[in-house]
Amino acid sequence: MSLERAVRCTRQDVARRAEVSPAVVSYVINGGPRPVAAATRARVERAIAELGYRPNKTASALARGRSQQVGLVVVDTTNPFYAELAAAIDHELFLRGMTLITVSAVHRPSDAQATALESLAEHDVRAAILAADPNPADVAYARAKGLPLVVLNEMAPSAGISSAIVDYRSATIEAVRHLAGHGRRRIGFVGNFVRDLRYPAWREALDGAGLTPGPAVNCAWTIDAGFEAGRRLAADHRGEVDALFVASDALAMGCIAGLREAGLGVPDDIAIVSFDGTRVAPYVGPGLTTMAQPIDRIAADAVELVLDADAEPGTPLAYTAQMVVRGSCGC
Amino acid sequence: MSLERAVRCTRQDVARRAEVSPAVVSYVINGGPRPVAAATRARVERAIAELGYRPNKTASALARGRSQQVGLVVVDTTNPFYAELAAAIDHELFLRGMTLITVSAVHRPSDAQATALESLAEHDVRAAILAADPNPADVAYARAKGLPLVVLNEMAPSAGISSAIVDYRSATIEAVRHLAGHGRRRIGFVGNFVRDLRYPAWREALDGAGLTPGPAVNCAWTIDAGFEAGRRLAADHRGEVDALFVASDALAMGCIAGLREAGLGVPDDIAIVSFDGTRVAPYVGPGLTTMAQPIDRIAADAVELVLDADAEPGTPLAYTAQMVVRGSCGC
DNA sequence: CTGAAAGCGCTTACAG
DNA sequence: CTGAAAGCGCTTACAG
Repeated sequence: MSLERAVRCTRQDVARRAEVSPAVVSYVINGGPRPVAAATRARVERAIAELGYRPNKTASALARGRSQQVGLVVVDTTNPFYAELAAAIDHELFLRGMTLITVSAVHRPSDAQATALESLAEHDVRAAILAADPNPADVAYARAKGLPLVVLNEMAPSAGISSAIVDYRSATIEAVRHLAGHGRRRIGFVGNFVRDLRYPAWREALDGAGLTPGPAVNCAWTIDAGFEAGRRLAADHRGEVDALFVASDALAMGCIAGLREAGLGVPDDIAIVSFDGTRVAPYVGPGLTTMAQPIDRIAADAVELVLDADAEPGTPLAYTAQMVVRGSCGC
Repeated sequence: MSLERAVRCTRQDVARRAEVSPAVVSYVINGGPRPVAAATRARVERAIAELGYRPNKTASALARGRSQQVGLVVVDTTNPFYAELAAAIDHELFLRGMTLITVSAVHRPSDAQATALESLAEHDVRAAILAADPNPADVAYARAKGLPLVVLNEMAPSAGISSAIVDYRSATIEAVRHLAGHGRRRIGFVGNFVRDLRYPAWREALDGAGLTPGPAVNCAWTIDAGFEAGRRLAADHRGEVDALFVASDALAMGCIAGLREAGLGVPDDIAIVSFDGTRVAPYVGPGLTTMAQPIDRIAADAVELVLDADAEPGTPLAYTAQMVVRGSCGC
């Protein structure tokens, strides 16, 4: 448990044992930039194995000017969607020998001096993925520093920034139509009104179906907020709503509990289609019918995009959500 | 988006602007190890502010021999308990100006060459927290390298390793007694039989209450496994079980869904007390009655312990779980 | 194909 | 109180 500098096995040790220069050890490890004779390489590899040598990433990062780490900025790792997204990104990076360093956007606002990206930049991250409302300062910072950045599931803040996003509009329309197809006529909305295409899309779908909008609740993205929304709907709009489009699985989880507390059942009294397709969805209420995001594909593409040196930020990558039908919609 | 070495503002730039040597800049930033005259300090601070200078953590880590990062090894960040624990640890570290780097224990086994801790050590992490079954190789490695390590909620693998753990035994006994107090007589178990004190404690509590053990299902720690357990209990033991002690909130979430699919209601047919006290517990089924772990305190203590240079691994820190009563127990 | 050497941006004894 | 200099463990042009 001592904090003295640990005795570590360095490249020097390997070099000595293999009777080569330290440079050659690097050449072998990195497969370049200079060629190495097969016999020499074998000696080096043996020395590495015998010593259990593992190159120090800090030193490597300093020499290279960038690390093997990719930064991820998330709003709330506790939300199942973000937890699964982060896990998927972590796995993609792992496959490439890189590691993920996650910073929560939550306790950042209080830290006036450091935006999330700046704090990642201090670590020489090679790239950053933003799964949170893009702070303009962050975006400007990334551009100024030449830090590859991709924004996930948020409106692309400005030209010149890569982004990947699910087609919220068409997914929402499909969800609302599905509820209407079940004969529901008072279809409400639970989610966030601000800068989220799902809210206008919900209205658009109702217009298209010739239905008057049911009650809508504007709320934060937490389970607790969903619960409050459910309770409020039951209290203020009982009888005026027979279905809900709920903008996330987490919200739906809270909402169903809030409705139930008020004596309203899902799907009988109120049918629900939610959004995300997380792994908890099958176990929420009667099973959530949900518009599933292709989380693994988004993660893979984001990693690929952000690691590709030549990627020029172009049109946002677009994904289609897939409806997964379970009990909550009344099917 | 270019990958050229970004032009960055270094300590040199600050030194030039403040007309001091680079060393003095370090003295100011680190508050030592040499004193700096007030006037000089002021000049340096102004230069730092004007340039927006932020010290490079990679270089600092290399020079110091350790970084400002603490590593966390977790089984499954997707499990709400671990997600909340990781978030709490992250927050504690943030308060100390440090960052968290999480590695998943899940995709490690396939990587024969690198245990989770070794991969963290490559990053010069200052310390590591293990919220996963401690791999003996990892533990030996930490000891050999002098890497401060604390193991959370697992049996302390051996002397010389710090650990913090909830008192599983007494919490389980309290949970089982609570169910018995509701008149339940066939109290089953869902969880893991191996190396988990909750399983023997469940039996012990039943013995103490003069009850025959109900059916027990040995399963993994996932929601899916909980679902399967619920389904199996309903299929194989219907009528032989009127209550369950379920070893985690996530398991309970799956289990309740599995029981419901088979037509069994909670708490009427089967009362449940689970474990963890996560933020989803209020919204699972009729609300989970759960033995809540003091997640924030565990996180704070773990961080403190692992960062304290003088901490000698002693008796494991012990915590008491607190029963939070909701609907699932039939109260 | 191999190696001596400069450099990445810091920390910190050591000498003034 | 301040600074010149060595060193952390790597990468990589450059010269052989």
